[in-house]
Amino acid sequence: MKLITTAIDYTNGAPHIGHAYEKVLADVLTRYERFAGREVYFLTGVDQHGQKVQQNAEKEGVHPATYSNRVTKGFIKLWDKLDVKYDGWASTTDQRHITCVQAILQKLYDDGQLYKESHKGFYSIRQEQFLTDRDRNDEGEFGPEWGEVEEVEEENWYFKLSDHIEWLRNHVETHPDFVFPQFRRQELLNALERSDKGDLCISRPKSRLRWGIELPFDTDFVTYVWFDALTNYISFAGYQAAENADLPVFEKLWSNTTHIIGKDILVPPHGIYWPIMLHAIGFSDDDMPRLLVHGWWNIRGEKMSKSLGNVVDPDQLADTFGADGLRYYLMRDISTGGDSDFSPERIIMRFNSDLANDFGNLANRTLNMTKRYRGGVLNCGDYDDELCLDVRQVAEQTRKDYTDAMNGDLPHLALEHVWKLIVRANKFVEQTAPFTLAKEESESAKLDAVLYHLVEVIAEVSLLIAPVMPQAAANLQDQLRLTPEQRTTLLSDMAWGLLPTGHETGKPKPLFPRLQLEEETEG
RNA sequence: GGGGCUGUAGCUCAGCGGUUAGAGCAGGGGACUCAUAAUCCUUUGGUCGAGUGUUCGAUUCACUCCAGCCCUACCA
Repeated sequence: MKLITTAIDYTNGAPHIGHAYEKVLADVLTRYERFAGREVYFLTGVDQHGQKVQQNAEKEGVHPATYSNRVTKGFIKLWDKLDVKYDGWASTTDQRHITCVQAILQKLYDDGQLYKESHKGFYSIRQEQFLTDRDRNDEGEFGPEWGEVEEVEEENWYFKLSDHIEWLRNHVETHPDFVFPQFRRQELLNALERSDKGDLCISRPKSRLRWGIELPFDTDFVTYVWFDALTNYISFAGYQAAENADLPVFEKLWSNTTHIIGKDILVPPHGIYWPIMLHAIGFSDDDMPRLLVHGWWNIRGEKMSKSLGNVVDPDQLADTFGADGLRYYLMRDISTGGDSDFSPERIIMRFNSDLANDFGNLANRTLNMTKRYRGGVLNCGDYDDELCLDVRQVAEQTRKDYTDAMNGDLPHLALEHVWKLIVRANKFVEQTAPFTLAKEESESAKLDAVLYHLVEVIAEVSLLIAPVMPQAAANLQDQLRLTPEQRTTLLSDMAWGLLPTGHETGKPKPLFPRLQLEEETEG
């Protein structure tokens, strides 16, 4: 069984398109695994702890739990709207998670991997970190980007990260698949190469941060971010869970795990801290997860940020383009691992050109002609010719190319291949002109064959696109009147001839009504 | 400072030591009419960031530079 996870989102603000991209990617890969006939478990969720949550809550005069629960609802609502269907939901305030985190901390404490030390320095509340002198600007001061900075001296608990660095270096070097894409692995290796990092501070005194998980061996402290957040990947996968915990069986899930994360949290958290944490509590090299690192969506060439005021709201996009329209765009217009540029013009172009014109129209004209000339009834018949043969060959090649691309976590490439088949089918209509054949009684057998090929193609396409566009796929399958068995055909079982002679198709209805270009907004 | 990435048609991007550098979208022309004014055909358009070198030959290799970006660090 495969486990696919996403980063858990920090509940200090509304989700933006970057959050949406990551979850849709995970959802698409999960749906693909099922389509490929493999068992998979999809875990996502939220990180509800932390200082910023506590602060935002204080500003509003509410309990941190109240605040983060409200923000959490926004995330859940969006995933629902975008058809992101997860099997497990991680929430760091969940008691089962807290129990697991504390058990791990206790074990490390018992093993002597944690120690307490005093540290004095300047602390940025906004960034939740101690600052060093190199964080000072040219005037020797801490700039406004750090927010309020205060000098503090406090004791904290540290994890002996340095004991495991050598092991990690070796692991990354000997496991080329540990990080995808390869250039990110290089970055991690570079970071490890000259890394003589100190140990990892894993606590905050309760006097400063109450909103967190208490250290079981020193109750004046809560654990700070890493052990709290990263541990979700195993706590909600059932690691050392109680029998009645209603969690998956860990041993079944963990053997083949992919963490989908953004490039901003590869080094150091997921590339360094997390594998070392797992190693420290006894995970073998074979039980190390794989990291799939995705890039960012820039906005018209600029980084998306609240201060620039260019944050794109996925909820609004879903209103305009539908969940499937947005999912298609997010999967089609970025190559896994890279960055891409978001623009309204671009998504409209993709929607109208690819979805409405190429695909939607092909489905519509095919079903319409089938209905009009044959009452919707298919007949495979005996007729065959070069053009029909070519369409069948392209369909077969498409299945292969699609499979290769998806197995490589490259949905944008898989979609590109599917569209080659769609374009081929549209061309097939022009080449065979079924509307002309329909006028000649003598061409009846050829017309049957042409219509059959077209309907078969869109039926196959409906299966291939389902991981990316589940609603559109189901919608088309309704129009095609596919049986439940046909709809659940596995990728490996797909072959020409999904539809038998006598199959009757339904009424055509546009899948993706064209969007009118918005009027230029005059300044 | 170290490491890496990117720079190819108006836009988004492929590509590759070698005949006339490609795709999609946009623009021009045409065909067709089953269809969501869709589809199909055709066409305009690029000194492949700049320069030097290696080579019979470079967009493709090396080096330098310019521009943009990413990771990471230090002098202190």
